[in-house]
Amino acid sequence: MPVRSVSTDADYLSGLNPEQLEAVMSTDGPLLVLAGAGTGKTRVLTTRLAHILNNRLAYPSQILSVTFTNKAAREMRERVGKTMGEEVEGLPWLGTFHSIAAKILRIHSELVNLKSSFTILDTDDQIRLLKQIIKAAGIDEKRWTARYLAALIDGWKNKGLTPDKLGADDGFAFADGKGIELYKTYQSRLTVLNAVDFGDLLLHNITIFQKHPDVLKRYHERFRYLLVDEYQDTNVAQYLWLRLLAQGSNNVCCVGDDDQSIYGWRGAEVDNILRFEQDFPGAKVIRLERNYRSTEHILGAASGLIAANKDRLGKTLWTEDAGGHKVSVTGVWDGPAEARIIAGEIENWKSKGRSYNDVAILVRASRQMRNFEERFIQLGLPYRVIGGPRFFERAEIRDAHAYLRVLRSDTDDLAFERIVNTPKRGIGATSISKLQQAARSMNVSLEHATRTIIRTDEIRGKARSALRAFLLDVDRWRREAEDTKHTEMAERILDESGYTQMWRDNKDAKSQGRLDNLKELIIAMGEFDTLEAYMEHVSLVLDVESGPQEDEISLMTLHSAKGLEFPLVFLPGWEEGTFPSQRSLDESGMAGLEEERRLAYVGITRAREMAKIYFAANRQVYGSWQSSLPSRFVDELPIQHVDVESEAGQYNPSRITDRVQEDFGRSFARAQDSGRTSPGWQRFQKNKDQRFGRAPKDIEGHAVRRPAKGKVSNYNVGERVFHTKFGYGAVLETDGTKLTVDFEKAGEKMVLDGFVQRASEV
DNA sequence: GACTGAGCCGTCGAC
DNA sequence: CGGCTCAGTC
Repeated sequence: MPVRSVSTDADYLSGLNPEQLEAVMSTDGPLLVLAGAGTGKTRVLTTRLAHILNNRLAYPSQILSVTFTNKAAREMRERVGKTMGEEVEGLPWLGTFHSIAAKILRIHSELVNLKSSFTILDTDDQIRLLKQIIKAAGIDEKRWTARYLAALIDGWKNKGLTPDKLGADDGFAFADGKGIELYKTYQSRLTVLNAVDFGDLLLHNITIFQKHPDVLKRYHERFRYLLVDEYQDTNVAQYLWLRLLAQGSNNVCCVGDDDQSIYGWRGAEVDNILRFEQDFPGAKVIRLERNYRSTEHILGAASGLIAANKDRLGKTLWTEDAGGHKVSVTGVWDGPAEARIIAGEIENWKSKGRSYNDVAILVRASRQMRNFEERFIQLGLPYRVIGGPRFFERAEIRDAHAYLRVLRSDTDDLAFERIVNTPKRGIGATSISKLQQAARSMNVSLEHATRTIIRTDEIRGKARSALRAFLLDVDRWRREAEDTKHTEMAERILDESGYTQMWRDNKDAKSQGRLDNLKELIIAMGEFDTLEAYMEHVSLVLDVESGPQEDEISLMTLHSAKGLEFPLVFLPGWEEGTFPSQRSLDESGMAGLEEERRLAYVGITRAREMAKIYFAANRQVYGSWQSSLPSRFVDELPIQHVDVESEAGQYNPSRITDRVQEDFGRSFARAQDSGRTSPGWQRFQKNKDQRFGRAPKDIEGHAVRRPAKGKVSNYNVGERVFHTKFGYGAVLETDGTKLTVDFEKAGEKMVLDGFVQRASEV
């Protein structure tokens, strides 16, 4: 291998701080880089890669670098290219855990009885398959749902457990002991379908490595350096996979932050990072603690909060950016008031010449977004929602893919079943279950069984002729596909199958969007030369680029905010039950609470200049109003970094809002001892029983709307009012705090009473 | 086989 | 509240 005259003064190394430099230069042996929020983690990772390449310590093909998301992999690829001056010839083993595992599995698939063309099933396929298995086993599908079994199986796979490794007890988690049997059945169905689920990608790799040392040896020889990003998010299977591969060179570098581990619910084990030094003997640990992102107050508030966690390695972030704004905490009356106040803050920010792109609102649960969206639409503020259902998970895209899968393979039962009656062709559940029964007894695929069965009288009438016509279409498409471009073929199939027509006929507001998505799909396909190439990537690698950058407020969950930063960050909904989420606490107890706290830490540390926290005294949960208490996390913020703002007067003159703030202020002043004894915590303990039950019912069983304040408008029908955006108008109707107003210029609009004034008082 | 309404239940969501 | 599933009806 190459010469080892390692340069320490190359351009790309300049500007690194001592710890970063050490992390880049420590190429030999196991290394854990504990990179706090905003400490230049990505820079270290990419510089380290560039350093290894630049000094010819390894060829690009000898470096394994794994990330969790495609986005992270893409960014790393780009940034290494930039650091190296664009001359890096691809890094073939840079990718997500899953895409690299898939690549390895395609090479050795025969060792686990798969063909290298295996299909990767997503969660939806997985659940549909499990539903069939549960039904076939004669288990009550309502008591034992496919969803629950899928979660169990995923959990086992995340822990690296194949069915034979499970203890007898494990099976009792499902249908009185049938869990393991069902898991086995599921795995053998997958083999028959020549398919794997996401968990299998890693698990099959592990099996192959463990049973075939010769194969593992090949990878040991290949990978001289291993790099892992976001190590705190790895699950046991990923850890095992990594450890097997690292046994070769032992040059494994993991970068992560135990304080930002927020994916426990999908199998991440913080323990992996906490245990690194034991797992990789002789490991070096480097802490990156100098923060380049946030001001002193933001860091102070975040650090103070996270200090309440026990299970952590411990870091002390510092910055040279002294002073700045304190983190603000504001009590508001309810969700709509929170949205109103935050929207006002944003307008104010914008009016000072700053941009909407600088602003993010980070919520715990996506349902909290609604108040904000309503308010933004009302005010005409531009915003984008980040996250949410992803392009390739949408029903119309999955349907289109199912057509393509059928085109490609006559044994893809799940795809066949999905589209055989979509759009409706008159083939109902009865016919489909007949086909399944036939397929099982003949031991052939659904499509084959269908071809046989339509020649019998098992299925008659409309269903039979529809099936026959459908198969003729499929045959024709397959013939045409041989000499037709794949994008054109896709368009033709969607058209001739009646699929696009189905959405055109649909009057739902979303159907136009679905048609647009189908057009985007064709464009995405066009980026690949063949259907095969496209399908290969579709389940793992493809994600849609966000559209052109406009000046918009970002609205997202705390989870999707990890890794991002914004000058101004709003953190609404800091209330017990909402955040920390009651469900996390119920399901995972203290570990759940600590993960919630890390989520809070992630939230605050997204802010560069200002972080603004809000809690509401009343919140509508599943339709009924509940009163709520400030989150214990509010009490845990160190007071010297916090401002309790008294903004009420500026917005919606409400004595109650003032009172909420006073009350909060008092609690806050006394709250600097441990979280468990703080007034907020105690009030919560005292009241939680009544708070988390369902809304009380009156005698007739109607939910009692607990009017938190007399939520009745102060305005009367006919009264003349003024609105800052819409001008003057007359009240047509009142509904609680909502007013329907006929504005003289803007026409009829629904507005909140807090946003209008009496015309006589203007 | 397809449509309609009652009942249920609810985080976060990469690959 | 609202989206989804399932049972009952045409």
